[in-house]
Amino acid sequence: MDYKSTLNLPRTEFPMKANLPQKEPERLAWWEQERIYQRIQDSRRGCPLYVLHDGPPYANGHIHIGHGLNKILKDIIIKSKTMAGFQAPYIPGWDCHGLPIEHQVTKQLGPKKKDLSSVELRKLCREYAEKFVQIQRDEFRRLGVFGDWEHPYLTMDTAYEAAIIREFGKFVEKGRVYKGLKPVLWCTVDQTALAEAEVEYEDRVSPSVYVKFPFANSTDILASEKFLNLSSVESLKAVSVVIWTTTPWTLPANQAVCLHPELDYAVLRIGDEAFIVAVGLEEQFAKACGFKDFQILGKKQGKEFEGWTCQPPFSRKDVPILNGEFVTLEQGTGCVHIAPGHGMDDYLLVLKYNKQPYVEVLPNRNPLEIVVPVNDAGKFTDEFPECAGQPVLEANLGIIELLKAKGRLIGNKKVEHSYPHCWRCKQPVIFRATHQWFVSMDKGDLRSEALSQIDQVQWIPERGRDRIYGMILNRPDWCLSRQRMWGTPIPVFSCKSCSTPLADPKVIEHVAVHVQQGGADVWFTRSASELLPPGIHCPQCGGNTFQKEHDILDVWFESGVSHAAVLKPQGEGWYPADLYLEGSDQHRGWFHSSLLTSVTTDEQAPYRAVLTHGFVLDGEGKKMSKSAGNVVTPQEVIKEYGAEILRLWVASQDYQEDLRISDNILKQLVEGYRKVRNTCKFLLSNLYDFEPARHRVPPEKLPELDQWALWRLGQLIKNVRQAYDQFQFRQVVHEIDYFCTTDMSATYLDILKDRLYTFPADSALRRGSQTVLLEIVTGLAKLMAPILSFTAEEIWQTLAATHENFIPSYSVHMADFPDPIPIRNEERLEKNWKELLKIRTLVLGVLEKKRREKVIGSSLEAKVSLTVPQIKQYELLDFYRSDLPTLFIVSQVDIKLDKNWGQENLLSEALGYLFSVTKAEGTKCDRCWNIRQDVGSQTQHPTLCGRCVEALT
RNA sequence: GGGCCUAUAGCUCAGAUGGUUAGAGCGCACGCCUGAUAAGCGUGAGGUCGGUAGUUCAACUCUACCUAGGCCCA
Repeated sequence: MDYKSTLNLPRTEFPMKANLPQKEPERLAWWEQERIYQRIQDSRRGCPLYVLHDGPPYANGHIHIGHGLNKILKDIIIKSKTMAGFQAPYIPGWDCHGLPIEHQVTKQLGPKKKDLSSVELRKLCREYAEKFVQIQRDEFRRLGVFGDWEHPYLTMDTAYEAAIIREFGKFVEKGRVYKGLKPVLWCTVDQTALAEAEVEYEDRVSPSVYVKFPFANSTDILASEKFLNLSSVESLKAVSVVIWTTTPWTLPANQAVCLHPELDYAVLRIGDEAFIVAVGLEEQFAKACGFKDFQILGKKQGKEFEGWTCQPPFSRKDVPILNGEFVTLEQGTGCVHIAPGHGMDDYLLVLKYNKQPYVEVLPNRNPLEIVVPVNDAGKFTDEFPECAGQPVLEANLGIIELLKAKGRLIGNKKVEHSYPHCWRCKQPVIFRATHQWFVSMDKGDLRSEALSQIDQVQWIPERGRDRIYGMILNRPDWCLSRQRMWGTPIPVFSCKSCSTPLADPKVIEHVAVHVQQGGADVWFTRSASELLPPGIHCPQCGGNTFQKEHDILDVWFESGVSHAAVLKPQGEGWYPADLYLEGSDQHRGWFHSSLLTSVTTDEQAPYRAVLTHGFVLDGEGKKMSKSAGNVVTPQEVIKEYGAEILRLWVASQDYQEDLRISDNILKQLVEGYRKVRNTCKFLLSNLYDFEPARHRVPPEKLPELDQWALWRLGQLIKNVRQAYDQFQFRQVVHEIDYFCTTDMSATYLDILKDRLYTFPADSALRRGSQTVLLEIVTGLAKLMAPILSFTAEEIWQTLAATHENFIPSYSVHMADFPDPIPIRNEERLEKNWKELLKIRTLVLGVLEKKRREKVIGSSLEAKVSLTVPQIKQYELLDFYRSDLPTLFIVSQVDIKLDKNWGQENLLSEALGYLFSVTKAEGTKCDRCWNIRQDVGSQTQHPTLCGRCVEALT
């Protein structure tokens, strides 16, 4: 007879194969249709608020794996905080303005751009941004990320733009905004500033000149011990520093000469003159200038020259010698001509020397000027009358002639080098300082206030604190101006008659009201007088006609005020946020700009904690790039494995460092996922006939094995909840993985099979175990839900279909995390079962040995005989005597106490147990497969054991 | 070039304040089972802890340098 049909074999609709790429969209559709995010928020009203403020990604292009990492981490936190009892809303946002979009749009337009008004261009940019907001929104949702996707914040929303204007007004009110000069890349043909991304480097032939800057002091003084310490100077007419440059046209703007502080400089005598050139470049210099011979009079370190003065070729004012680390020995003389109006290094160096303590070095402590004798068209102005009206690049030749005439030129030859060109008109660009708006870091103590607020924030990991601290400490003033169209205008005017800027908080608020109604476009469509409040006069000259500022604000300012534009309007408790979570590059980006704006308006950081993640690298730890062909996209991962696996990947890695992803890594994760899934499937499949209301067994009435399982579940709950609380998601994954594989699959569930399958369906033991199985599967589903959101929901809905009354919450994501069930005599249970399971492991080892010897196949064919020398060991085993065959999954267990056995065998036998395995005595029961001596004792079932016969009747 | 950071089995990770044979899960090999079945169970093999030098009675753990890699800046 076939007894299989009499068994309670597992049954479930829950498939072994997850088929994630196909099934996930269905689950997403259900969540959306049921408005799960909104339901969660509604159900959590009144709970303590937990605000994770979303840093806006740039609305350009499809999402990449780094976006996926960021959003999944946020989602895990939102979901786990929710299940831990908080109301944790999530409002996603996008950064919509800025150069990359404007650049893309302009590129697509081609020559048509010239016919377009700024408002029309802005409209195209807006459409472009909108398109990618939609695309990215769908891609983020596909990852299973919950949030208010219908109401995201966009930095191009009119309300947001008005908030930007108002926050700028607060900077003005605090006196932290000023107008200054800063060099930018400038296209003289298009007459516009360019970003680094908008220039193309191409080879170009430029003149290169060696120019002497004679020291201001007389040769006698220079030769003295205090200066160059030269022994013979009689016939020396002059001593000069020699600079080398490929842009002679910048010499009229010269303000200083820069030497490297650590490099050595040689004093070369050539004829009746001496020249200062870096050691190592003497030969090259002599050759380039046609000197056959030179004599080294002495050497001196660069830092010793600091503060000396020399004479520039085109000014009567002496200029100082400064020190800068950026000087190299690659070319030239190691002495660099400094024109802060025409070079970035030059500019930063001058800013540095204009402040304490360096300003002490400057002649009469006079700050250096940023001089720009060049207009928008790239032509010299009257400030340099010798070449006024000439385009600077063409004026190079004239300048060289002038140098020659002044006796300053010592060498001149053409060089081919890589030079920036405009991406649009392909003409060479120049560096030129223009007027821009800045936030001062030091007027009004912004820097020191920001630094002190850094220590009020929890930085995770802690090194983030040092990183941002160093950046705030050392950063120059914040340049807010961008010479662009696509952004929020700087809401400032200037007097038409005297050019005095009008930066007035009241005026700015007036503009903000306009922007609130019509968006930032109003700045471009309405005239200055329309935008200004009535009755405004220039405070300088009393004039009443003004013009609008042309620049727009740096986009970092826009996203940096999101706490004001997004959090504060939400109401009480939203500001400051509990958490900002972005890549570690944002220490310079969003964390940085948000801190400065928040400190300005509220004297505090906008976040209580900042958590950072690393960057995604390939399987070898290399940066991903198209050219290397090692790019992994979220779209591919979803198509191949499902978003669930990507989520698991995020959770399983140490995201605070850089993360690796590869097909191999993903495949390994799939294995881990299968194990968890199968364990859950097994749990579910043994609950098909279990009705909690009727069959449930209270914990204290459960056998110890089941209590042990509950106790392990309790440990899991405790550890996992703590891990979520500390954002240690990989620990969650490892805890769940270990629990499923070791505690459940290899131990508890393996042991339980006999009981579940062969015992009468309604037997207390079976119902007791089912009680525990249900507890475990619901617990697991909840604990994994923040990470394995799809699978947890699948488990939940499977249970809801069969155990409706037991599953109160509509979605697993609406549930609370479970609490551990208290276990009586926990310590005793833990101690005894730890020992029993240790013995079990040893037994399994011995069984394997016998299996290799072909004594047994299945473990049920075995009888295990255990001999122990100590009475304590014996008592333990004796107490659990009836449980042992079940525990070891063997047919018979024999235990013996042998006090004489021991000493000599103790070393060879593990832990003082002596095992022997023989074939079990009796016949294999056809139904339960145990080997029993009572098989056949009942005539109506000649192939069954007594227990099975009983089960059938 | 500067600041910060990383490097433990094929993979992902554990390894307080330096101290017995460096652990886990997966993968792999071998075996068992065929009533979780493109599943389940067991056993086993894998690491000179990136390299070198040092401090120490003792270093994966401390120091220096080097190599490879990452972020930010120049």
